[in-house]
Amino acid sequence: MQISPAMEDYLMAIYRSQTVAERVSTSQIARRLGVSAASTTAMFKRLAEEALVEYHEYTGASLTAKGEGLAASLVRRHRLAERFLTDVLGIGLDQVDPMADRMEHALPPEVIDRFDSILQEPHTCPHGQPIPDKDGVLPDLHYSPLASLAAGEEATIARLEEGDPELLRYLVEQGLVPGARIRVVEKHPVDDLITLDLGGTSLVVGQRVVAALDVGDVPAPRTPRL
Amino acid sequence: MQISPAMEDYLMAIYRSQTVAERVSTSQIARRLGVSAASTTAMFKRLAEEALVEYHEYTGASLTAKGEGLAASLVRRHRLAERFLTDVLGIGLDQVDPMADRMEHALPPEVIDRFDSILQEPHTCPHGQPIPDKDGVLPDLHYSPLASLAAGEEATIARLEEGDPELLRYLVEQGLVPGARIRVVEKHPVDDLITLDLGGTSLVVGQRVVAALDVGDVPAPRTPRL
DNA sequence: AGTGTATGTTAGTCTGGACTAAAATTATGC
DNA sequence: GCATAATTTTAGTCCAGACTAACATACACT
Ligand SMILES: [Mn+2]
Ligand SMILES: [Mn+2]
Ligand SMILES: [Mn+2]
Ligand SMILES: [Mn+2]
Repeated sequence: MQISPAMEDYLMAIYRSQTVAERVSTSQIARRLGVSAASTTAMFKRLAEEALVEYHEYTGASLTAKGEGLAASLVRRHRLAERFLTDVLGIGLDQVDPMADRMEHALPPEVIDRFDSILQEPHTCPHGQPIPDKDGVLPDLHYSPLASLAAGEEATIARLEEGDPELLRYLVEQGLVPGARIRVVEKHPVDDLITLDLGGTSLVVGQRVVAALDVGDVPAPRTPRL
Repeated sequence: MQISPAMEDYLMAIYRSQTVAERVSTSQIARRLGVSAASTTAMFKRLAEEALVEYHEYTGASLTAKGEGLAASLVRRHRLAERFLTDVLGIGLDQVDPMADRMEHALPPEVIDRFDSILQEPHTCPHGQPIPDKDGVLPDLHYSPLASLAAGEEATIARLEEGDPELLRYLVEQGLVPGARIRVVEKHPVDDLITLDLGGTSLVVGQRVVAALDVGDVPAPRTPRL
């Protein structure tokens, strides 16, 4: 059988929810895709039929080698598309995810390859998520949560959560994007607030924002090569 | 209701088959899309439901103003995508049509606008077909059939038929692409063969190829602006 | 260990978009 | 002008992918 766009979305969702070989539940995927649990059960069966996942009733599904390879290539497509949208077309970080979500199903391999080379084989999407290589191998990025920094420490924002559009818009607005240099001015004992210095301006952020950010070494931005 | 990819394909097919306000038949569209006549009848009804076409049983359908506007914007998407694939990504003329056929349904307006400006508002797709502007207005190109040239005349290839992949591959292979300069060396009285001179090399082409080519003033190629 | 709750599955339904075969209509040729 | 051919529509099916409501299972707490 052919892999449909819907199947692709489920595979990617499983891939992204699955921490090393763990089984993934119906409701997790249903939540992530905004779909009913019943629909997810049905899709788990179809995917199992195609030997893309191993599915056990009531206990969840996990990707087979075949499924994982495919999922990695899909995630690669998605993240390279995002990079292309930001770096070549200049579209905002807060807009590219839903766009890539549709485009990922329609971009032929040749186009993905060209994106990769034009962008000079990037290792992360614009949100800082790793891009699997052609063999599905993820680069290992050594990021740590913003919360782990002590007062006075300086760091570079490396990754941000991309689930919540409103949060994402806020982060972009404030300049809290990968590559931004920050310093922890003060960690408030109450409410887990943190005062940051961001290129001279000071900014107080709360738990929700703190949890959304990772810091670490971010690869130097490369200008697209055409 | 929402416009689905399938509806988009039908609208574009009608747009492209429809010569000024003519009604278009079920079988024409079915043939063009590789679909059964029955499916086309069903889709004509759905499109009529949405006021995108005016449909009269047994006599065919024609686009309404609404449908025509939408179709023009879809054709615009398709052709700009093709231009992008060839001019920016360097993909062959003989490969881009089926790629654009899938991508056209997934490219958001922002991306199309960026393509348009990067490509410097091109007036034709790489095959020489006109690109409607944002208001759906087609540029008027003054092309004529290759067959209309007399022996000795020189011209520039401006448009080629894109229906048949094999033919297209052959044309590209021979260098018979928009922009190519040709001279009619001889028109053979038998079998409608034509001997062409193409940058020094001579080439005999038959009726099928001749019919596939138009000549005329082709806009100077623009290098993508980034 | 038993029981209530959360989670997962089944059953039944819907919609879009395709198909084939049969029926209806229009076009063509004599 | 009428019989036959070609085209179009209808009727009946199928499949993917979604949904809700009802039922089944697993887990967590006493
Ligand atoms: Mn998607
Ligand atoms: Mn991303
Ligand atoms: Mn298409
Ligand atoms: Mn074209």
